[in-house]
Amino acid sequence: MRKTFLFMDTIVNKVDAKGRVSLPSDYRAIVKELSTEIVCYRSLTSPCIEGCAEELLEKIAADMETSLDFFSQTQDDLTNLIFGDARRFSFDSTGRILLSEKLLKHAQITDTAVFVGKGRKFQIWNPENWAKEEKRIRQEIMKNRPSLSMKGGTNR
Amino acid sequence: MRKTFLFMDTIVNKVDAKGRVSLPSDYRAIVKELSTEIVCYRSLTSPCIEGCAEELLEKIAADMETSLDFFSQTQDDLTNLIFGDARRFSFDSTGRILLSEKLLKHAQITDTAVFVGKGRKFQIWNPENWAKEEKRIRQEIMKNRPSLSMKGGTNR
DNA sequence: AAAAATCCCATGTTATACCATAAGAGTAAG
DNA sequence: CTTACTCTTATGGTATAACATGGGATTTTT
Repeated sequence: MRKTFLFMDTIVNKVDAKGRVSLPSDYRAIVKELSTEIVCYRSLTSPCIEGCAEELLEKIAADMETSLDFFSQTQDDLTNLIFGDARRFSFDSTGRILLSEKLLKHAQITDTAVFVGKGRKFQIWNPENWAKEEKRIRQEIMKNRPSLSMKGGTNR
Repeated sequence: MRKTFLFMDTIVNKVDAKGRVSLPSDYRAIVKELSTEIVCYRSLTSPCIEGCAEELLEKIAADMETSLDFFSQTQDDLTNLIFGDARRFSFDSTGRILLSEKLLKHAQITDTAVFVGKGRKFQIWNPENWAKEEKRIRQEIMKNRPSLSMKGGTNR
């Protein structure tokens, strides 16, 4: 029935002493709908955790297979890094995943996690870091607004 | 059968204490017709809520996926901004959606909401703000088309 | 055996589905 | 042209289901 699967919204959830966090229910719905799994890895560019449906990584792998020439060496390396770091995180009957020490440390998350939707992907941030990052992005986007409105042209 | 999907007209509805508003029936018809969902987010440029069919965001996500710019910084920022703020708002059997505190605050809406159609998108305004905005827009148009205003003025 | 991971139950909170009434818009009959 | 009726829509209130989260029990790993 649902044809779309977009990770959206910004949701704040508690992380308990064991490292458990509720995956936002919308995200869980996507996983169920696609009968896939959530995959997480350390972001290559930011102090946050990045996640997506396992499906997406398969798509990327397939793309690399068929169009190696179009990927630069750098992108190839980056992709390797992600695959090397990524792991499945399945949620229990109450909808929680258990984040690993490695990921929590990289994102500096202790007791609160902020889930930020990115369409096909999502990110998990420490609240303070996300507040700063959001501010930075808004300033950055406003600076480059002309090009943004150009991109809005895809709306038609 | 022709599938039209243009958000039009200006409709004023009450917002109750819980933040519930009736989605204009025309809008609901569009959602049903396209079997999609309504997605809302804070306008980047105005103190109002902006909404569209989820389909539209899906298109944007698809564009980004195929752009090969999987690791571009700008794209990263954009997806955070768009999808991080957007959320699905499905309506109940009586046609109401529950607007979030974040959105209501951004648009300064308390007890009344004005829905303004914009084609593929629509906006939700606080009544006073919308009155000002509409006035501003009309003045702007008259400024840029003096000949039009002369014609209308003398003849009627 | 100790530690870690997974599962299961309990609770407060919140969102959503449902019911009921009121208000209009439109239609048909008088 | 007016009145009565029907149907859709808007809105208030309430009940129910879903969710996040704490705590503990059970299983698996090492």
